[in-house]
Amino acid sequence: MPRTATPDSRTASRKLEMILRHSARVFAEKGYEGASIRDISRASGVSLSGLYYYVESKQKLLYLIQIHTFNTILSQLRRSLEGVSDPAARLRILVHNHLEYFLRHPMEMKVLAREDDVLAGEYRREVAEIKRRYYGTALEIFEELRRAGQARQLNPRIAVLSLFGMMNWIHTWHRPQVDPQAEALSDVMSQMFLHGVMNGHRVESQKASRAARGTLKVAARAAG
Amino acid sequence: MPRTATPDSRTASRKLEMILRHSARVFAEKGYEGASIRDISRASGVSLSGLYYYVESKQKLLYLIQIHTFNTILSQLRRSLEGVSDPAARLRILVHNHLEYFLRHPMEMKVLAREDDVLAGEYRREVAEIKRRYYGTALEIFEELRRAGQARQLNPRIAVLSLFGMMNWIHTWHRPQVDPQAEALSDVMSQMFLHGVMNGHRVESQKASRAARGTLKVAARAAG
DNA sequence: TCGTTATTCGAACGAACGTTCGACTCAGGA
DNA sequence: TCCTGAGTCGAACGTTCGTTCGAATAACGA
Repeated sequence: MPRTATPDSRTASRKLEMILRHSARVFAEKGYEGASIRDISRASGVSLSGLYYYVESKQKLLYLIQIHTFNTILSQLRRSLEGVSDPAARLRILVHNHLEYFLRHPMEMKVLAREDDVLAGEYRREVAEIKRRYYGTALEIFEELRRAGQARQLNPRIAVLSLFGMMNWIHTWHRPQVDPQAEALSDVMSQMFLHGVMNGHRVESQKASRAARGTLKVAARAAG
Repeated sequence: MPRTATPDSRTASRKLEMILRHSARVFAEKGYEGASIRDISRASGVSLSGLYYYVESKQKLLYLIQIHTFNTILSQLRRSLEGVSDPAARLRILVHNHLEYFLRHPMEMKVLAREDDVLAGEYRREVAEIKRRYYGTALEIFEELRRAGQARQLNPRIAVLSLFGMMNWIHTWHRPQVDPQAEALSDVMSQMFLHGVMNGHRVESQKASRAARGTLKVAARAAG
């Protein structure tokens, strides 16, 4: 029995982490299917067969990246939510937590957002389960907002998934040198979600605008 | 010189359209890289080599799907916007047009949203160009909102890209049998974008909530 | 020093990939 | 009747894929 707690297991898991980092980058750049194990071998400096000493398959590589990312983001969120009870503040914490992690680990998040339905079997089930827990946390916060009488009677599922849409779409456009960082970005998105982009002026009602659309269609049909 | 305008070209382009439909479905299900020409051959009922009579490469298949989808959605939008001047109404039309097309052609839209950076060279440039025009139209509408004194001083780029995020993320969660259709969905999203989810109550300010977050982090550090 | 275990890799496996080629069918004009 | 050109396809091309295997090396307690 070794005195120190397996000195090798530390360096071994360090190397695994290194492999996962490079894998995430390659998956982000070329997509899961578009990336080959040979690409990952080249990027990480580990030989083709050497990779299989640490990870048993390409699927498991993706699984490990996804599970680790979700676990980290979810446990960080729970820690940040402790002791905060105001629903709006909790919502802002969720957005900030998500975007902060997003911009700090853009490769992992891109892989999370893009390779959603690649995994199969048990891997797929496990990732789906933790994702469901994350979604559930957001849903609870929205319901708290509602219970506090602050949210409109919107379909909660749509509201929450739209918020995730705003946040996750970032990977398609955010350029670190040009666009705001996590702090400013989460302020804007929280504000958009809570208050919208209007500044309080009254605007034409939905019904009137839909009527206009209908009229237009009739006119178009008549003209065509 | 044939009397009728090339009677065969009609049936030939019909078959090409059929191939594109099946290709979009296969690409949506397995991803561009994950889908093989053999998958498309099987799905469309056209032999492997027969496909190359109509389309010269797999990349061109993706290019044709993307260009056609963008062209259709953009020209429909311009037609729907004609004669409407109220900025909020124009915004709602954009959202409605996008979601209506989205839910009517979910496969094509999924391919558009997912396979964003697969194309290369001239194909890539052409798709990027028309996408930029579509984005520009949305940006103009937002600026009109602002000029009309109705929009907050938000970063327009972030506001508009967040809106696209809300809309495009739909392909990851929408189930036609369970979730609202385009009409209700675009009402909710337009409303969320314009007014947010709050119903007018005042809530804790951003600054206060950020201070709370900071305090929490200090407390966590002290405890850990 | 030896034996054992952890680590690494070159070489190869069979399968699947995108694409090409030549041959075939068949309808329509000369 | 023959010829042409559009349409179709089976078979094969060379390449790359994920994965395996056995040998080589390094590390270290006995």
